[in-house]
Parts: sequence; C-alpha cells; structure tokens
Amino acid sequence: MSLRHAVLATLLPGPQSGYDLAKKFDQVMRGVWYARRNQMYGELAKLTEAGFAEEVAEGPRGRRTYQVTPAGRDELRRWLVDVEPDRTVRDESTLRALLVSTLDRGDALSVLAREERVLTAELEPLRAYLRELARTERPTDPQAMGLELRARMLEAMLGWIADARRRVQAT
Amino acid sequence: MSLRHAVLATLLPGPQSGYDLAKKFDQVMRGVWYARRNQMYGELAKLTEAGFAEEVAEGPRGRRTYQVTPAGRDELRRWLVDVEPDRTVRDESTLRALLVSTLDRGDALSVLAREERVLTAELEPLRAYLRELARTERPTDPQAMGLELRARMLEAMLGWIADARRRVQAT
DNA sequence: GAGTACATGTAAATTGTTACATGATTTA
DNA sequence: TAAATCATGTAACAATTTACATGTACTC
Repeated sequence: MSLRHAVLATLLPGPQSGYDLAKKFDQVMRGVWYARRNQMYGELAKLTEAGFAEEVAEGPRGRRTYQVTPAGRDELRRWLVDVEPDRTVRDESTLRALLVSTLDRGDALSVLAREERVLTAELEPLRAYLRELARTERPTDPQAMGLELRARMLEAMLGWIADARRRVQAT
Repeated sequence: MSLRHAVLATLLPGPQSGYDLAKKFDQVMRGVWYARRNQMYGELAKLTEAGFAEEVAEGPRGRRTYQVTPAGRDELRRWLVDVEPDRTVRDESTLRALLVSTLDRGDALSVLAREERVLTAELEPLRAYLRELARTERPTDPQAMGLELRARMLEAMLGWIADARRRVQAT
C-alpha cells in the first residue's frame, strides 16, 4: 500500500487536483516510486472513501481539488512510525547489471557501457540542480532530500559498473 | 517481464527443480528482485511453454527438474542486449526515508535511527561474507557481483540517512 | 510415529499496465 | 478553427500477494 501513502504525502502541502498531483508526484517521487497518471485518480477516490482526503472544490474542465484530512495526517504518521516496512526490492536496472555476468565479454562490455551512459545522463543534471537548490531551499525540503537520495543511488550504481567493467576486462 | 528473465538466468548454471531454484533465487537475487516461492512454479511452466526451458527429470516426492534450452539462452541474451530496460523504480525503504520529512523532529529521528539499525544489520554480515568470497571465487561470479551491488546500495542509503539525521537535528 | 523439511501447486484478491474514451479551455 | 494542453476516467490484461491444499521422504 505504499502508493496510497506516497500520494497522501504528495497531497499534504495543500489542496491539489489529481492532474496537478500526478505532475508533482513525478517530480518529488522521482527515483523512489513510479506511478501512472491514471493511478492518481483511483488512489484519490480510495483515500476519499477512507476519510484520509476530501474533495474541496470543483473547478473548470471538471477539475476536482482534494486535500488531506486530519485523519489522513494521522494515517501517514501511523504508517511511517508503526507499520513494519515492506523491504522487498524489485529493480530492473540492477537486475540487468547483475545478469551481465551471463554474457560474453563483448556483449557484457557494451551493455555496461550503455548503462553507464544512461545513468550518467541522469546524474549530471541532477547534481547541477541540487547545487542550485542548496543555495535557495531549506535543507530538509522533501524534494531536495529525495533527489539527493536518488543521486547517491546513481553514484553507487555507477561505481559498481566501473568496477564490473574492470573485472570483465581483466578476464 | 523481469521475473521471467531473472528465473531464466538463475536456472542457467544447470538443471534444478523449482524448489531448489526458489532457494537459489533468494540468494543470488537478494536486494535485486524478490519473488515468492510459488511464483517459481508458474514461471517455470511459462518458460517451458515458450520453449525457453524444458523438464529433464522427475525425482522423488514429485520433484521436477528443469534446464534452460538453447532458445532460452538466446532469449536471455536478446533481452539483455536488445530490449530497452524498464527503468521504473519502486522502493518502499527509500520512500519511507523520504517521507520522514513530513514527521516532527522526534518521530523523524526515531524512524531514521531504526532504519539505520536495520540496514547496518544487513550490511555488516554481507561485507564479511564478501571479504571471504573474494579469497575463493572468481571475480565475475554473479552471486558475488550481486551482493557487492547490494552492499554499495546499502552504503549509499546509510550515508544519506546519516546526512538526514544531521539535517533534522540542526532544525 | 511424530515432526520437520521437501516439493508442487491453485484460487481469489490486489496492484499495476496498456489502451482507449471523453470532453473543456486556451493559444496560435 | 485547429492544435495543444488540461482533466478525469474505464476496461481488459498482466503481475504479485495471500491463503490454502496436498502429499512425500527423512530423522529423531
């Protein structure tokens, strides 16, 4: 039920429509949790039914604005503090990196090189953006913290890839 | 369809039953991909139907042994080299770490401390085991590579947590 | 002979993906 | 007025989880 709580947290700062929420979710949860646009509407409906969110306004173009209720705030805290985390991991990038060991030298090196290229292309603008944020935002800003975490994960992955390339080359 | 290929790769080294496979999968794919025991049987059936694996023997206690076919080897290579990776991430541990920013100071510090404890408890024996492996195994052994990657991810996460604790404390 | 570990599954519910449907408002 | 963007959804399918069902062989 992580999506439910990720949506709840994204809605926390103030009233938003499903459409706005989806865009903000992509930004804040980048590298942490992924959801399709249409999943937002379903989660908002379920959160509303459970009393954790409520519709506060209807705008033009059928726009519906929601906000978190006090019960929603409690639920988010309860989930973070009292519910035992589900620590299962499923990461296709990491899986692929691992399975490179089943390939022959040439294929392995070219797949590792491609992966390195893609991850570097994600990391570099992220680092630049974080340097910029560091000057303006408060240090515990959730978006900045999320991006910092993503950057560290990418760096760990890139370090491993560099090491893997060296090992394969030495074969 | 990552599970399909993760299972295929785990079956690659030699004939195994679903039961053996599930245990090996837990070991090799630890920190990369998680699957329930009963998912193995389903995937083995689908791999067999697709011609990527075949049943080679029936043993005691209804034990069925499978092995990868040449078509299965080709399919694994094709997936790694030619199929565009699905880079979506869903990681509840990371999500929780991020959402800690919605908690008040006391709750935030206690959740971060708990997380640090759990991750350290996973990392330490892993590092010890890897030091041991380094003396005996070949450097491109897939299990060792997978565990090394997991260790680096845990270290990145722990570094981020230490930083987050400092930032929260400075509030 | 009782308990543990081996060994394979099925059914129902939930979650996530893909493709489609529908219409409103703004901008060029 | 045509195109882009806003805005919300539904239906069918695939993947995953949870709970259950069934029986076998070894070990104390």
